[in-house]
Amino acid sequence: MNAAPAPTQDDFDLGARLRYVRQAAGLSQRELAKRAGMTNAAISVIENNQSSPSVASLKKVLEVIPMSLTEFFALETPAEYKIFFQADELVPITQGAVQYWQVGDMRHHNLQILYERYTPGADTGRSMLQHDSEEGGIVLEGTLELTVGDRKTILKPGDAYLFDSRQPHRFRNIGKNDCVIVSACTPPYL
Amino acid sequence: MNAAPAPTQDDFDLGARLRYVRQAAGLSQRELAKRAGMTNAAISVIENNQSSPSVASLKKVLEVIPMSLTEFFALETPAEYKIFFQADELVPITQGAVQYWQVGDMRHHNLQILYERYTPGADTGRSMLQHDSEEGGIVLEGTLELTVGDRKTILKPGDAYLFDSRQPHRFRNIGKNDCVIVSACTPPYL
DNA sequence: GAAAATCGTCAATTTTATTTAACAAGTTAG
DNA sequence: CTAACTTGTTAAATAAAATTGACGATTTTC
Repeated sequence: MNAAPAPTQDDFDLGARLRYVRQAAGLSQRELAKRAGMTNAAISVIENNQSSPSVASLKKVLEVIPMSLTEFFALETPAEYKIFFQADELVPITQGAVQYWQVGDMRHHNLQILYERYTPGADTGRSMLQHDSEEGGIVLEGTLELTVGDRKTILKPGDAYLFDSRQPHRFRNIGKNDCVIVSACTPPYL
Repeated sequence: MNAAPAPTQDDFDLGARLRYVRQAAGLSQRELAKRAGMTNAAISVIENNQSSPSVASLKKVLEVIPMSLTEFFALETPAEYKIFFQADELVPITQGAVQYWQVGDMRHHNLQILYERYTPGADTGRSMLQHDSEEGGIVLEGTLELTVGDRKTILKPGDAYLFDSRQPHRFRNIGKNDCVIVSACTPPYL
């Protein structure tokens, strides 16, 4: 759960990705090549990562799909979606005195799972949070003061919460030790 | 103002874009090449579009910046922002019986300028529009019935409107000819 | 100011991507 | 079941990208 390397996110498999979009378009290597003004062999070796296409070639190919380079590189094929995450793969999000680690990235999910660590005194702030979501969580360690709307309570390990995030809310660690929470939010916030 | 080609948006100048990110990183062609394990000459010809780098090469280069392929292709350099638009460069947006043409793309602007054409009877619909914007416009041709909240009026060429889009609203061409409007909206809607 | 760097570009060579052409495996037609 | 067609892959030939090494122009250093 340490500083994860900035998710470079570009360790993708270009060949697999091209094969994916080609098949999604319902084209054979030959058909795609023909329409792109190339040859099937080129498509084959590219898809098997036996050669790296020039951007110009890739562009020609994608114009047939059709898909822009921008889309292509922004794409994630289903096979590339991560399902399992090691502790050091959680994405750290620092916000004031509170440290969050997010499971996965929110571009493809509507459910945000966070591991949250509040140092003693850490506070989401006097100006209460408010966003268009629904959120809940369970306290694992420490003592949390949670304010939602005009209600306030103290939560200890094992305690939990669930509320409509449109209500103004505030999290505060009032204990002497770190406070740890696992929470969920949909749609994602932050 | 006819069917503009689907904004492929990938007619960018790869060379210029690379030069831009390189200079933004404060690197010379040689320095960049050295760190990327390539040669300055390659960088030079790429930046001048005298060759199209393989994706593998481009990736090596971008890793030095550092920038992901995804970011690179999603990027728009300041020099690429369009300021002037010819009629056929407006982006057509068809929505029901109403045809809109948008000036520029909204990814980099908070102001949306639309040329709107309502065929006789065209109507944004009984279920009123509502969004978090502020909008206004001027009628150029035809007869427009505009409903905003509980107020309704008829606008003729030269007439105009301006209101908070959070109020439910509805546009309707009640004339015998096309109704043409130029409007603005911020932040963008559609 | 001149010497020494550093800059970006270009021509010739090497390396790599792409084409051409052939192959084996799998499908469809008859 | 064969014949005619796909499919994707591979080896050799060709086209293009990347390296090497050199050039003139600009900036830095003294």
